[in-house]
Order: sequence, then C-alpha cells, then structure tokens
Amino acid sequence: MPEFQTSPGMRDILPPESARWRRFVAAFAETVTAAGYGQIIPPLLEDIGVFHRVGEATDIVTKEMYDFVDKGDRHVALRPEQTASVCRAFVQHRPATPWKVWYSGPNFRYERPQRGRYRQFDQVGIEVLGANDPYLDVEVIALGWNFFQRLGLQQVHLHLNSLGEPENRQRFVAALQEYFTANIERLSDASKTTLAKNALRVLDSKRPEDNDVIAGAPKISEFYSDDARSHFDMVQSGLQALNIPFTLNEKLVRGLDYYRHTTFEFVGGTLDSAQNAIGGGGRYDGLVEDLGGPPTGGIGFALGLDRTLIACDDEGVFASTAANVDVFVVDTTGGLEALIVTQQLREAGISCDRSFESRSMKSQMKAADKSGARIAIIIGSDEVAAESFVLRPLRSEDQQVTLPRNELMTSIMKALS
RNA sequence: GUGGGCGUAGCUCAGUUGGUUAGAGCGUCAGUUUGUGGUACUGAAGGCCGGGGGUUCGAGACCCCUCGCUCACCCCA
Repeated sequence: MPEFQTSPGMRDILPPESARWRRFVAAFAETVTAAGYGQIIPPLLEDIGVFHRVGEATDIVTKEMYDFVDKGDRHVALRPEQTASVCRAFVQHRPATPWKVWYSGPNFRYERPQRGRYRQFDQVGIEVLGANDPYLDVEVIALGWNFFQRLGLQQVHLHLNSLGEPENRQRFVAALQEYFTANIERLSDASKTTLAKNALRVLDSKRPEDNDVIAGAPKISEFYSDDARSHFDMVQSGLQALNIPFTLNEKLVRGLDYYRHTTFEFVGGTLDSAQNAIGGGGRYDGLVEDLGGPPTGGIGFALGLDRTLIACDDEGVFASTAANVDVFVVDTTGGLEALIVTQQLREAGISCDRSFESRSMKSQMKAADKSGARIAIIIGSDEVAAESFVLRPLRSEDQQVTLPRNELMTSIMKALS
C-alpha cells in the first residue's frame, strides 16, 4: 500500500474512464443546449447559509456538509448539490426569465461511501427559473428522458408524484404525523426517530416491518387543492402526449425540503441496490424567495454521473473507449526525427504518438499497434540518408511503401482520408 | 453514524490442519541472429502478504486494535 491514497469516498478517474466522463457531459450539454439552456458554472464553495436556507430538516444539510470557517472568518461549505447555488445566482444577478441553465461538476457530501455513493460525486443537471407552466415541468422531464435515450439506456423508469402546494403539503404532513403517532408502536425504531424529525420521510423507509403501516397512511393526493390537481393533471397529460411512460408513486417525497408540486425520479431498471436512483428533481417554487429573491417558480433535475454510468454498464451501452491516435511514428535513429515529424503532424491537426527512450523497432511497432494508429511512419538510418520514410498501414493488408520525405504530409493525409 | 464481508505482485486471484528462499494468469520490459505490430515460445523485473501490537520455537494464515474497500441500514444522485 502506498503511503498516500485518496481520501475515503473520493477517487481518481483515470483514462479511459475519464474520456467516457467527458463524452457523457458532452452528450448532456448537446441535449440541453439544443433546448435553449445555457451553462452556469457556480463556485464549489458557498456561504453555508445558502444551503441551510434550503434544507433545515435534511441530513444533507444538517449532517453531511463539508463546512469550515475560512481565513476571513466566513462560514462556508462545499456544495452538497447545485440547485441552491443556481437560485442564489439568480437572486444575485437577476437574469431575464425564464432563465434556463445547465451545469455539471462535483458535489460533496460526508456520507459512508459505497458503490454508487461517494463523498465527491459528479452530477449534471438543468434548472429553469421564472416560469410556472406545467408544460415546462414536462419539458424538463422530457430532456432527462431524451438524454437517457441518447446514451442508449432502455430500462430507465420514471417515477412521478406531486407534493401539491405548500399548504397542501403542510396539511398532509400534519395528517401523516397524526397517523404515524397513533400507530407508533407498529413502526420500526429507526422510523420512530425519523418521525420525530420529518414525518414525510417515514414514507421513504425501506424496512419491511414498516410496509403495513405505510400502506395505510394518508395519501398526498387526498390533500391537493384544485390548482395543484390541475397542474399535476397537465403534467401527466403532457408526458402522455410525448409517449414518455411513467409510474405514479405517492411515496416519492425526495430528499430536500424545497420541493412543491411535481417531483420525479429516474430509476435504473437493472440496479436493484439501494443506489438505484440515477436522477431526480422537481418543482421548487419558493426557493428563490427563501434566498431573498422575489417569488419565482423553479424546476429542475440532477443526474448522478456514477450511477448513470453503472446503469450503462449493466445494460452494456455507452461503453468506455480507449484514446486512439491516427498515426504512430517509429524512429530508430534516436528520436529527433520522431520529434520533428510528430510536431509537423500535430500542427496539421493529425493525431499522432511515438515511443521514447530509443526502444527497439519491434518494441516501437508493438506500441504502434497498441496506440490504435491506422498507419505507422517508419524512419531509420536508411530513410534519413535517402531523405525518405516508410508508410506502413497497420489495419489493412496493403503493402508498406517508401516515399520521399517531402511527400510525408500529403501522403498521410491521403492515407487517412 | 450502526451492523456483516473482505484486504496477498500494476490487475484478477491461489496459498493445504500455522513450518524452511510467498505462487499463477493477465499486464509490463527484454529476447527468439540479419531494421517491422497483432499469434507462439523463452526469460526478467515487480510483494515489509493494508498498518500496528500480541500468541508461538515458528504467522500471509490465529487473537486484538487500526486504516481502507465493500454490502445492508441510514441518506440520496
């Protein structure tokens, strides 16, 4: 074991996996920029109040934040998620609405790591601020859906719920509180603790002994106002119009307190572990106001990179690919020829690589093969003397040819085209 | 934070009831006469057996502690 290793829950993303990450983010960026979303790059660090304001009763904010006091006595925290930062940015800069943005990058939560759950984990996501149209909810969900399709995922399930308006939600929570309190002896010990903090979250319990009690609990749908119900109806009919399948799930309460109306979660079909939620989001009207801004509707989602890639692996799609170059330069005269030729090729926009440390030709040819290059340029003492070079195809049966050095660039361009 | 499993070469793993210089495959590097890859053969490098302490004549194997990974709870992406 080396003396130093990555901190728990944090890891190095090495090639070729890192290239896959880049392609993932690029695919996401293309999907959402094509829908009019611009990128926001918020800081990793925020005043801790930004996060406190949005989730007083959640573990994410109360127990899992990486927070510290900086040299200027500011109490700051590494962001545990990006929605709060986006809303803070909205309040700070007051862009024209509707403000449609996307982001990608790492977030930090101090949790016990396990597969698909890391202390530093990457998410991509979108947020829209300043519009309440239920069809916007549908657009947002559809963009997430489209992205999964684009990756090639076939077994993603969309779970959908509505938490109604704040007042509906409050009455619902009160009813839950009353119900669970009346049945408290039937709850698991862990759920009793949860109940004391947040009755809503008891619905999330995965402990089998809680199943019966939860099944008999009040339903949020019994508490919807007319507006909440019609908003939700429009979301559902919009999804149906787009042929996006979904499952209504009244137990879907989400982890953060700021959600109103529509909430949804994307679940990987092949993942049966506890980390099967690959993405989720919802409407959070009121969050901007909590951060000191005007009343502003908002909706968005975040997708976990790791979990989505795990789902990709399980389905055998969006595979990791090795970095390849087009040309490999073999130089047995000491390396200066390779130095010059690779420079020329790169200036011409042709990807190429070479060996170092004057290895044997055989060794360099092996490296050429492994590099994925389609052609090798071979330069030995004969070629230097004759001002020529050997162009050897590596992926076809074609014979290698010896050509004058001044035809190097044109012949390679031709061979690659 | 709570509980279970695991921790041997870069990677995947073997290591018999504790017994002498710790093994394999893959990978890496080098060779298989003359300047040429993918196959084959040969060889080499590479391990304080996660770390610390203990039991023992003797520990990779047993015990304790610790660190890390992993699974479940919890939480959530």
